[in-house]
Amino acid sequence: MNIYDVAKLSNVSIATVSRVINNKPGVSTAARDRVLKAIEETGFRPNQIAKSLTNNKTNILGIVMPGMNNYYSDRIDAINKVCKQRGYGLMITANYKDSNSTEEDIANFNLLHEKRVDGIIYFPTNVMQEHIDAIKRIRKKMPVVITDKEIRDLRLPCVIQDFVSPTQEIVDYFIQKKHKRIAFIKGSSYDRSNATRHEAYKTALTEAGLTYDEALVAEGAYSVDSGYAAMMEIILRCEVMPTAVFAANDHMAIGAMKALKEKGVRIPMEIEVIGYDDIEFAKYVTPSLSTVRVDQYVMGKLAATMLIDLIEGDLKDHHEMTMGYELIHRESTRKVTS
Amino acid sequence: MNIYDVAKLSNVSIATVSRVINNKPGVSTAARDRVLKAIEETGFRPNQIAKSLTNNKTNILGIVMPGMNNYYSDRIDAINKVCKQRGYGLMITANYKDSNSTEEDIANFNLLHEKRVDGIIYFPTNVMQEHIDAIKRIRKKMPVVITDKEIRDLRLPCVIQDFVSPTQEIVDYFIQKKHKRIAFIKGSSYDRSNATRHEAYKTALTEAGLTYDEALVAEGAYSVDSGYAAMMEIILRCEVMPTAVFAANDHMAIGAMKALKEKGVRIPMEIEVIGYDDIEFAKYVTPSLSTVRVDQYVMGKLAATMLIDLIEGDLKDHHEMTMGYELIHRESTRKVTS
DNA sequence: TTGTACGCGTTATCAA
DNA sequence: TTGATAACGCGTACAA
Repeated sequence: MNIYDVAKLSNVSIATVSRVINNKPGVSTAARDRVLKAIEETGFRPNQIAKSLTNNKTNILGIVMPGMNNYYSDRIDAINKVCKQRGYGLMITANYKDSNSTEEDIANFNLLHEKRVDGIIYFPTNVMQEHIDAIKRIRKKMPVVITDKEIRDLRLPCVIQDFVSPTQEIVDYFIQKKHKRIAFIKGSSYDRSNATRHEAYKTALTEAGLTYDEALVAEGAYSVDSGYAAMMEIILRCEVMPTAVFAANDHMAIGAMKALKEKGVRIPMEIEVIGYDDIEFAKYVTPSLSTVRVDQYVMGKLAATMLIDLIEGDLKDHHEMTMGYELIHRESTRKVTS
Repeated sequence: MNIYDVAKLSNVSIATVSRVINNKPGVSTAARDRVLKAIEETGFRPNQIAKSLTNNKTNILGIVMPGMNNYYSDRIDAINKVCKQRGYGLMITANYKDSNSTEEDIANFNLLHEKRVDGIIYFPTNVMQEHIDAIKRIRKKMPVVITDKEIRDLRLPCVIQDFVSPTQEIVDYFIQKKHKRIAFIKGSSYDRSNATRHEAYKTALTEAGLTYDEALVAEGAYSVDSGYAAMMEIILRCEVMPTAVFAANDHMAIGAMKALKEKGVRIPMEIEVIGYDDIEFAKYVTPSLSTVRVDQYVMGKLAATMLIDLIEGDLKDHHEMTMGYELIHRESTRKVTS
């Protein structure tokens, strides 16, 4: 069923059918009615593939991400909604063997290029030179917007998170509460945002006159269990227990709290705990978890909007946005409200 | 940059370039090398839009779902992975105003039809006559696979959940533990799977000689807060407290536990609680939550595999699969291990 | 107001 | 082993 069939059925030419489909003027009411009737009867739907070929526009946005999981679902939801509102479809690509495989990421960029999407949103984790080369190639063809963190040497339009300020604010908060031994459970080392937070943690300590102690730092893998293990590691390693912990995500913070509970350490009386992300369950665990909230929905919305604006030429210049954040105090800290 | 440019650069015809791109025989080594070199140098990527137009195949799967959230992320992840492995792209469509809007669902079906995806996976919630009509129309063009629950009158290939057996098993478990007052927190009434579970609950009670008491049933909206409210409703309504609760999802079960804790009711000593879904945090709440696990990842994998098999003609007949389930006992029940 | 014919970038058929 | 050409379904000048 194509435009020719509809034309035949309604005794007009394909040009007229095209005009009706696209609501263009210059069609008599009689002809328009006949065409609409034929479309209705046959269930004809214009072939966007053919349309894309002539227009050189697909009205599809692409996403390159490491893998679909709870952390990203709000962001995807937002992107999806913006797409729908503005008449775009959404193609998602994620890795299937190793969420951190450079090779698969490149294949995903290539796939989206071949599908001739109008633009790409990239969620980077561990950025290698190959990524940079691929993006340099593809951005000649279409706009690429990046989220979370920028890539140096590559001035991409982006919606990034500020990983330094929240870390600073947390450490400063702990210091102001007279804590001397502040532990840090960091995330996987291949993810640059962890190096950033690690640095910020060091700097904040040093600036406050405290010495950085490696015994107070352990690496987890973002899971509850790895947070539990990291906390245990720190506990066993230290002769003097830490009195504050900052974990790079809520999962690990929750795992750490479990370890602390098992060791009989009371939260927040003997140790204060702060996580990161404000996942849904942060407020339902016991004690409820203090954490840093960066609105993933807003980030997705901004990124998608920026990309579509870029595509449609509404946005000429280079744009960088930095997401705000909120330090949320719940029961795992004992904030003194002044 | 298209096949003509590459042909010109390598002094061959477009037919030869096409043969090289598609690894077809009948090309001299010399010609092949020249073409590959030109492709390398120019960064040429074949235009899949044009390819789709001639082949009448896009190699894209479509998903129609109410909205992206944590509940669906594992399923999407699995579908995505199967797509990648088998050389398909994935287009996701979800609603943007109201996750339960029939109108938006129909628009999504139409969008995917226009994009000429090769097949669709549909996650139904509240199925209306309009959905049925739309599916009837679209399945003439491409295979449609449905998940979660079947639609009567529409023998679609599907990967469904068995909502009756787990409900029965749970009620039977409670009855075997001599519970007389078994509460049920059901989900939103527009979702048919709740009616199914409600019926199964009634039946199981009746068959065991217990009378169905409406005071023990409340409706929530799948959120923790709504579960809390529903539990409170039941508590306030009942002169004799229930001694067992079954909630239609883990969020509501966790909310219910919070309400019970506040009222000083001890879990599981004074009341046993069972949820549904086995969300990530079921095992981390206190007490850890007993629940029913239906593997969303497997469901996604099966649905995607079924759809691609259907598309590629590997699967001729009508297929229905029913997902298995597992009743997981944790601390919110006191199972007697025999 | 209507229709014809070309172009979009591929694949496939057929001839050379 | 090659290449010329029709077809895929649409939009759009341009002509009528």
